[in-house]
Amino acid sequence: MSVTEGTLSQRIRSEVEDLIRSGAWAPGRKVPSEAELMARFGCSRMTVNKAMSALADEGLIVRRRRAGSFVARPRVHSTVLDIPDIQAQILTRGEAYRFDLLDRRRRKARAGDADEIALAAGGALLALRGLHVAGDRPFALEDRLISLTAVPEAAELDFAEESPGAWLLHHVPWTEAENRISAVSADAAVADLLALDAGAALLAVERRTWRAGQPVTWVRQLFPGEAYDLVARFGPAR
Amino acid sequence: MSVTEGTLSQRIRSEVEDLIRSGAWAPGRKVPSEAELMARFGCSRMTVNKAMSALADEGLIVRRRRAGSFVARPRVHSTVLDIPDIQAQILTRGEAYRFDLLDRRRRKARAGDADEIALAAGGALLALRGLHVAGDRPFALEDRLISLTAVPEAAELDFAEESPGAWLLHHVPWTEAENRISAVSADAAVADLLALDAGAALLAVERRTWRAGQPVTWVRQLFPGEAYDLVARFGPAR
DNA sequence: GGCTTCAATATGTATAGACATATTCGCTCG
DNA sequence: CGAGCGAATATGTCTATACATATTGAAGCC
Repeated sequence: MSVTEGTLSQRIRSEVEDLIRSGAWAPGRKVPSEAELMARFGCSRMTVNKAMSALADEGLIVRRRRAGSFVARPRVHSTVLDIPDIQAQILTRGEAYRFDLLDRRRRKARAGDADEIALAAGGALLALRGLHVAGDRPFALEDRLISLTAVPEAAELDFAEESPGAWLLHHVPWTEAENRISAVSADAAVADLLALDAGAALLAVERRTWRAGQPVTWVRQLFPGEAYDLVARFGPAR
Repeated sequence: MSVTEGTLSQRIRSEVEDLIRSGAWAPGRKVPSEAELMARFGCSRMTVNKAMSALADEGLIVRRRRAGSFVARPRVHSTVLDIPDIQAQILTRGEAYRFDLLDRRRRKARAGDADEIALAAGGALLALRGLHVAGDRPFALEDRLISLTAVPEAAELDFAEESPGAWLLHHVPWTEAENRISAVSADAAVADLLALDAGAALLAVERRTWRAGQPVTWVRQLFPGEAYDLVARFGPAR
């Protein structure tokens, strides 16, 4: 993954970071103590401390005195853009949540589509379509592709209980993501599924995610425009 | 602003950070050297260094060997959500940019509106409406309120040359912001201004910003849905 | 058994000193 | 006057050491 270069403390940091982001060190796992790391890298504790403090600031590890350092459990909120877990969001509003799987098929990447080819990485894709339902009103229509190369376990699941988004969030943490947000008009088929009039304004969120550089999933979610706000907050973290 | 508490290096850091965020230290200004700060706070260089390195990591200051540390010029891109400077974005696409001011008035906060009252902070507001134009096509419709308490200089400007957004970006850097993104249908008046059919899907971005806790501006921008994408990327910064 | 107490442990912060490195300033020489 | 060179300066990183502090785990006591 990373090239081992730069200062010593940067090397220590990126070595540990790679192990976490790749999933080799799962959330909750104990990270070697500063004493162990200073032995491993042959340096002083302050150098190790600088690396580990940086990882803690980033939220990748949690440090507890006497207990040690541990790989953090990923926060459900992405740090900035409040979109990841539709289910959790609906539940905190006190509404019942349901995910209706409309379609599920296993297929190869389409020949013309560079994104799909990159996502499949030589293997197969899982293509899903489903509806997030809040109470008894449709909340979002979701089309998703999952790389079975990156996440072979997904092949066994039927996503009747847990939505694919929630499942991925819990099983493939520490992903990088790119979001693309736009507004579109509902065509007849989509309007029907979301119980709207044709032509209604929809918020479209398209997201691609990677894990340690490898594509994991692509998803496009369509929300009724007036029913949903994305909120992003910037500024002093503390 | 901040309460002076916590560790010494945190205190140094937050003291400098406040001076920058409040605007007391303008972009480009020299920050005291480590030697000066260690004299001022009566501590060792490593302690000062830790504070200043953190500010540099955050992007608030730029450090150059031998030259010293300087308050950074704010990056045009917000770290994560790519919306701030419409003008710059249009220009990089090679199109001509123009801002047409449609309306400009100075008024008090409306009695019923808590947001407006907070924004005015006892003083007056500047209410603006304008159109961002790319080439000769309308690109976005903008409604904006500026607090003349927070930014009294704005009272003198007519925003014929520079859009209010660009002006604020250059004169009131280091703001915190909250974005709210949704999709709406164009009503007749808006559709007319944006040269669209009534009912077309629009992307609505509503943003409030603060400077050191004080409200600065509120803005609502409406983009033709199919003409614009917001892109946000998360993940390893490096 | 359940409670308190105490020592071991891992991290948190700070210090003083050392050497490295980039950059700037000023001096000298052509 | 300009180019080149060396000294001064501010930051960058690392070390070894010290003491503080939270927390755990075990020993001891009722």
